[in-house]
Amino acid sequence: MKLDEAKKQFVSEWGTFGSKWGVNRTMASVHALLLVSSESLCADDVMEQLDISRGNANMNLRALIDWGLVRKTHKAGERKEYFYAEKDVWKVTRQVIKERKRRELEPLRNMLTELKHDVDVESPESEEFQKMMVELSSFADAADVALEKMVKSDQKWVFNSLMKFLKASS
Amino acid sequence: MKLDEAKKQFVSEWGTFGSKWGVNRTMASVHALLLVSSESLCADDVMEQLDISRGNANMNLRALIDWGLVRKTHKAGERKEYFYAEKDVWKVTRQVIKERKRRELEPLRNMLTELKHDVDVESPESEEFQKMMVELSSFADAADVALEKMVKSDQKWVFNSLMKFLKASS
DNA sequence: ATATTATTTCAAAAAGTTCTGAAAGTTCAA
DNA sequence: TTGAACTTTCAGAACTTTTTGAAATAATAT
Repeated sequence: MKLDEAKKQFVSEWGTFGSKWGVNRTMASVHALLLVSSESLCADDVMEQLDISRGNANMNLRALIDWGLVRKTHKAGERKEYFYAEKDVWKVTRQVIKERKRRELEPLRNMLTELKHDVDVESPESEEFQKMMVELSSFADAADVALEKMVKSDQKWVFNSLMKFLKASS
Repeated sequence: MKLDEAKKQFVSEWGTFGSKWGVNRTMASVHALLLVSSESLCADDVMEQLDISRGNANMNLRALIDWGLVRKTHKAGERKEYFYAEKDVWKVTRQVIKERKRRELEPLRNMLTELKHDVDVESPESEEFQKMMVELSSFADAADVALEKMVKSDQKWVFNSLMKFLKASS
């Protein structure tokens, strides 16, 4: 398979994958394109290679910068902005965890905490509801601390811990 | 806060949360509703409580059954089908992991494996691309084994491992 | 200052997804 | 069988999200 063909397939499938995880398909494609481009690309490159409009390219590049996955760069003697994606897969993963945690897990935890405290416990029904909130809440908390530790750790250490986890007998 | 009010809030926010993770908002709401209903509900209950059509209720209840999160039940002397959600949060989590792994992670791994083998390595550019595929691939593989182990373990054991992970100095 | 080039914005259009409700299908008791 | 009770289907409608592209804004060179 030719390189260009392979890149195209990767970009397209990464887009599909993203869309199943609540990420705009185009944003995921732009990210994939930058991931497999050793050189930085400018807006026109992205527009051309993905066949999307200027507005769309601009919007999704900015979203990627917002997510901390892409940086603007400049080339000497050129006025255009270029875009470069972090290539280290572990760093990318950590960044995604960090952002989703902040944007989604934390609001969820706040909601659960509120609900578990605010409901009047005055009937078996209420108690059951509260119990569910407490369970979900401790679950979300556990996920939170685990993810926080991952975000702060380096790849080797996490892989090592994973190995121990796998070898340990359950 | 009254119980009904709290339930409504939970159902609505769980729906929002779901939609950020690529789950149909209504499906997440139906799941939430069943999670906080100690009794099984029938299609009409769901339609009424969420104010949705019969078709929509039917479709999302079936999807939940498909995901292994909800079971059909019957009440003695009644012809109607009732629906009951698994309440054990750990079991629910495992089921979701299991299904997403099967539906999404495995296709992704296949794609990466193909791409890393099929591309002609004949230039520095191709080598770089292949390197990225290899990295993503081993990453996906690591996630796969870790999740597989989780799916097969019980809550206590996973929480215990998590504790060790958190206490270990990085 | 002005022209030139690059970037951002945003209203309207397109595309994609979800929902409705009536009709068709199924099940089962009589 | 028949028909009442319930479930499923699906075409079109409603809604949501994404995309476009032209205009506004910004940045830089001359």
